[in-house]
Amino acid sequence: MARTQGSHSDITGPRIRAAALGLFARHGFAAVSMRQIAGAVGVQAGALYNYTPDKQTLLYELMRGHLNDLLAARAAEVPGGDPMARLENFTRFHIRFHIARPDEVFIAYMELRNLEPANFTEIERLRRAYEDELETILRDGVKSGVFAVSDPRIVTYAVIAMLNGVNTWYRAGGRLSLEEVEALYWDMVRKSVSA
Amino acid sequence: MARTQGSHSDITGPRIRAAALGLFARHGFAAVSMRQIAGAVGVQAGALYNYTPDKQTLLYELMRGHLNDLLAARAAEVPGGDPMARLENFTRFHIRFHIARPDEVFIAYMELRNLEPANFTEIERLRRAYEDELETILRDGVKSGVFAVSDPRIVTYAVIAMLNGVNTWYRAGGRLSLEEVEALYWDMVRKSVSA
DNA sequence: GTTTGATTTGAACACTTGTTCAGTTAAACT
DNA sequence: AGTTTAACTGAACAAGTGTTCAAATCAAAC
Repeated sequence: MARTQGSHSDITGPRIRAAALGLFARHGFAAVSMRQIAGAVGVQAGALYNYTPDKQTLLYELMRGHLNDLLAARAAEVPGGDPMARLENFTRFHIRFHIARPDEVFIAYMELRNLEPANFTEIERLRRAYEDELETILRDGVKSGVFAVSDPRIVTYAVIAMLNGVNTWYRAGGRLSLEEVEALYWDMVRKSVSA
Repeated sequence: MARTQGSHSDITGPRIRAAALGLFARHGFAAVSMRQIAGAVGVQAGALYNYTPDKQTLLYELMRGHLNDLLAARAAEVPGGDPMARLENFTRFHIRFHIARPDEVFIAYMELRNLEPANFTEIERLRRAYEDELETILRDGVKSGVFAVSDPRIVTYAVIAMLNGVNTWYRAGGRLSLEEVEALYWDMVRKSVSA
């Protein structure tokens, strides 16, 4: 067995994923060719197939990786306290996490239609698991009377849609700091669900 | 001059736009070929070029048409009254208009990156004009003290993102009626910007 | 210094892409 | 009936598509 340490594959693999991520986010999955990805890495198109069975799987793995990162990071937060504190924690976590990964977030929402059915189902399952965290917080808050939310599922969609919107305008080094953005959105979220 | 009345072009033109709209929304601009569009209409690919100079313009005209419809429909509302009434009018109008045109809305947001720079600029100009209507309402409400909004521009983005989210889950004939959806979102919007 | 096998090349495969255009068709006019 | 011309066909074009694979390359292990 040769070439197990310092092998190029340790470097080429991540570089391929990084190049694919950037290109998919900028031009869209269908508009990017395997040769473009290879060109960005500095390799011939054929070499990509040492790292992915096909183009579709390359996309799927990027999306799955992102959602697994999201769920893992969320699980590491273990927020306790009353529903209001948990909602604030969720809101700030969501903004912080998503602002730091604009390309991944963009792809995970825009390229769903390019997944084959089996892959689509799995990605939706992961996203649903994340949404359920927020829905649970809202339901707990309704139970304890601190939230006035007529339809927790729909409000979950509405809150997440609002928070995701931050990625359409936020640019690092812009007018607002991350803390100001968090505070601004938390103010809106808090008021919109409060009794 | 022959064939001016009952000409096929009166029928084929709209059918091409309708087919392209549906296919672009379902599979994405880059993933749809001119031959697929032609097949859906029942003509050969060459015939499409009697109605559009190229594929890019076909997309651009769909987006421009949608945003012009949006601005025209909005202008026809002429809402008077205090900022709170105008905000409710805007919210309900936005939901009603967007729920009725899921394909157009989807394309107008998802396919921006497939526009060449000149076309992109024009589409952004139209969208900006629409967003400005909401921003003006918010600023007026802040002035009169009925709204507590620290950053009207960002809150405009947040509200529109939340409202657009309705298209990701709403299906005609579903659990909630249009009136219930309008009421639910209006409740959230009102609370989120209120003083 | 040689062997070994992971890694990459480069050409090839069959097929699809957007677009053009000479030629055909048929409806509307005189 | 004959003419005009908008509308469409069908083939062609050059370029690009995802994917495969024998052959070449090259760094680590011996």
